[in-house]
Amino acid sequence: MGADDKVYRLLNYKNLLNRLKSIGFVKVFSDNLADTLDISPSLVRKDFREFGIRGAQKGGYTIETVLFKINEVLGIDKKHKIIIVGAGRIGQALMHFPGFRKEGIIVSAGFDTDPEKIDGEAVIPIFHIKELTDYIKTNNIKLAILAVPENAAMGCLDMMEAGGIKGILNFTSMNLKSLKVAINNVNIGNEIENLIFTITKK
Amino acid sequence: MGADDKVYRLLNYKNLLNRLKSIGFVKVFSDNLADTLDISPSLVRKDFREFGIRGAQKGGYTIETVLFKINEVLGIDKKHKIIIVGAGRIGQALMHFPGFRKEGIIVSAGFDTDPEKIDGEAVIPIFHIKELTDYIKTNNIKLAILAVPENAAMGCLDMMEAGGIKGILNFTSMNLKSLKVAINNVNIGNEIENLIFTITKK
DNA sequence: AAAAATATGTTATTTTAGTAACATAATAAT
DNA sequence: ATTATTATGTTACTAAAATAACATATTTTT
Repeated sequence: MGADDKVYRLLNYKNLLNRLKSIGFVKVFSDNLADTLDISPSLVRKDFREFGIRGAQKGGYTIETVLFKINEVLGIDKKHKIIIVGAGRIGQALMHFPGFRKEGIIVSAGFDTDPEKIDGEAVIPIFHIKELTDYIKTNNIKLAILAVPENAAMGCLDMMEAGGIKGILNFTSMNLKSLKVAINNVNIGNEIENLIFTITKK
Repeated sequence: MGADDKVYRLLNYKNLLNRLKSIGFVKVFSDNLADTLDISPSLVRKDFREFGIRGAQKGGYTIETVLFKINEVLGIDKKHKIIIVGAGRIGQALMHFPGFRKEGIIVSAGFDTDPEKIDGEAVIPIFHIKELTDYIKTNNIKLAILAVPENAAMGCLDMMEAGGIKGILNFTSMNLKSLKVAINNVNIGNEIENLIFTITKK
């Protein structure tokens, strides 16, 4: 979790600054961000310096400037297409996830094996999984969310790799690894168990 | 993420060992676990020692013993009730999350403001949010999943605190903090953006 | 205009997490 | 039986991440 941690921290800055901006703030101090995010002010300043964000010796940082720079660093200023593999409950919920639109993320299609769910004419079309590899190739898809049953996870990974996908957000409880594809695992069961540990042991 | 990291690592051991067990493995070496989880063998041994798990000088570790100990440490050997606040797409998906049953996690109720969704007679009953605080108190609920729209998150947190909840898994994009309650944030938008960063910059 | 105050930019220090190394004990081979 | 092998248990080391400290620049106050 080394370099990744810094990215998550940048995203935290971004979310917080957007919130501050929306309530009328224009400038912000490293202390403000540090308090809210439970880190030290020097870490905030260090992060900002690393990404070329400069403030005024007394007046703090201009929110607009920081946001612009963070978006530049993160590369979130453009649109990104994503597909969702598995149109079960979680897959379908993610198809309509409200957070995606504001981030410029467009769900371009879903995939499933169940004939009942397949509908190529829907607003977000759902195709059969056997078309997965081809779809990725012809539409030049880089990102996927994987939300299939655990035992189907590896097979889907193979198909996606064959199509040349670049990143997968894996909601399966199967801890996937790949040399070709960047995979982020979101293990809901683990999150709950971690929470149980926290409330019982600490 | 200090002490938490170790817990996640324990959960990884657990998941992997369960998988190995299911295919007939009886013993395992620190090297096996290390390779699969991308850590060093000495870290595996260090973790195990810390939790009082001992192996045989040559024969490695007995999977059954390790699993027993890990479950003991994590406290996952008993049943845990959980409520789900917000019966939108994500909330409803999580109500039927297949991973919960095998972990001994029981979804005891859902909560929403939409009268259409309220149904106290369903297998997993859904009540109005105004009953949230009382329900937590009378049923002695310790855990909740929060899956409401962003602007409702803080209000729900207040109600849950008032009821005396101990841990919240927060699927809202609102980064919540509390002195009374342990909160784990699962920010799907951040996970996607992290992935975009990874595939574009690295 | 000078002094005081304050928040940044940067360096030094501390802390923590993970790896490497090795001695020990148990097993297997000769 | 004796030697070689091998994987653990533990200590020493390394790397890196976060904090603390401080000098500098800017602003505000008197």
